[in-house]
Amino acid sequence: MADDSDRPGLPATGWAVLGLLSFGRELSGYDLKKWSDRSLGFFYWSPSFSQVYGELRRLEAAGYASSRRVSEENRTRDKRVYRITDEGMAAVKAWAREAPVDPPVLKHGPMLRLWLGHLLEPEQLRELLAGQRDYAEGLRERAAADLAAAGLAAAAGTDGTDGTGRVTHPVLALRWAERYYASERDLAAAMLDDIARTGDVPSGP
Amino acid sequence: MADDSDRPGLPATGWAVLGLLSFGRELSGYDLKKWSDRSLGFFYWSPSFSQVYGELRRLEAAGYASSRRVSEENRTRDKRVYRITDEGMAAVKAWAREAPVDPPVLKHGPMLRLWLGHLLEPEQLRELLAGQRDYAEGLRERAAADLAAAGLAAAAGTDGTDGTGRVTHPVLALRWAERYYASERDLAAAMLDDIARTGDVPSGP
DNA sequence: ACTAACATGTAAAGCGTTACATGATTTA
DNA sequence: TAAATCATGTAACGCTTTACATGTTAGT
Repeated sequence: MADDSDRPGLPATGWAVLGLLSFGRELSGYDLKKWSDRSLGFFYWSPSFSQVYGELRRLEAAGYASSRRVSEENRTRDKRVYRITDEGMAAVKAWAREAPVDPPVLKHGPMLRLWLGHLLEPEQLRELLAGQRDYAEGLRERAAADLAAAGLAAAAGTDGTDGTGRVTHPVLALRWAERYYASERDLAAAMLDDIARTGDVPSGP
Repeated sequence: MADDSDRPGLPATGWAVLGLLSFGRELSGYDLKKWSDRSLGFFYWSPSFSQVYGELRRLEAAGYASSRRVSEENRTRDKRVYRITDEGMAAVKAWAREAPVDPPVLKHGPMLRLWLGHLLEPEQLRELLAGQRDYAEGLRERAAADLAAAGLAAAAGTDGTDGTGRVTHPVLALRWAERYYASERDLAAAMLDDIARTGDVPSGP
């Protein structure tokens, strides 16, 4: 078994980008960012474009990815596409198996406002919760649509499964996301009920 | 109505610390950090000690808080305690009412690993999800315990309500937290069921 | 022809953590 | 009296975003 103690470490974002590449596709920074928004974005924050480009440069420097310039037909300008290397594959596999899993981190803006509800008018509180409920439902629908698309692709043998009818991990993650955002929606609705039923919460601390 | 456009802005953490002070208590940085861990920590990440101290200095410079050194009895060394100013109260109130609510941000380490499940052994996946389930249940229990404590305090007229039997916003937030972590626990359990029922998910991408 | 979106970056600023330093106080 | 915890910071580092720059392609 190869020693991996001398492999350069990466920030969490670096592993996430390398993880995107670990599915084997050759992609540009721009495409990686867009894919990240639609996949990682459901349960992990999605890095900015500039950070994706930066991480890709770092991955290449570390030998975890290789890049080449491609000139597509009927396009004058080149784009740079990245592919994971064997070394990168070994590194991300070692990371996934051995690095400690950091616990979920939540920065819930709407809940911060609710916690400071004594600074708001009751009506603003209701708007806040209704907004959060609708926001969560919107994300749930997006996850559900992606899940349905993966199901159709599976039936067509195109994507989303490995061709044996079994489901891939990204599809499992989409399932989780649909349930998670359904729960977020219900939690907001429950709080709306709470403040409606118990009457107004006192406005002073 | 006073113009507030010339009030200095703050990072989200600054508003969170000022929000803690907006409940009116005079507190030290150390106590604020501990309180933050037990309240904001459930739905917002809790800043480090050094950042709390830094934010307090900034709040004082902005005129949003004032501090004084207190020498407690049977202690030789002083501690510095902070209290919100009228200007700080006006600022945090204006922020809570007018600043856009930033959407929840999630960095879910366990889900990132699950999404990269093709890099793991099935047994590791199960351990991961079982760990996440237990972690969520632990937080749920803490929220439930704090909620029960607030209920007892309410019965004794000590804390958690405004003395009229109505519930305060921090207590509402605790209720939300208990439900949230119950849901997190159930979501992890559901994923465990999913991978058990559908058989092993393919290990290749 | 113009505008919006695509695509790829660089540079600066600041947020936030980690590690470290220091000394007091409590507990074993 | 030794260790652990309380308490308050400072300094360095690096992650991450924002703003900017630049050119391309597609739609109207």
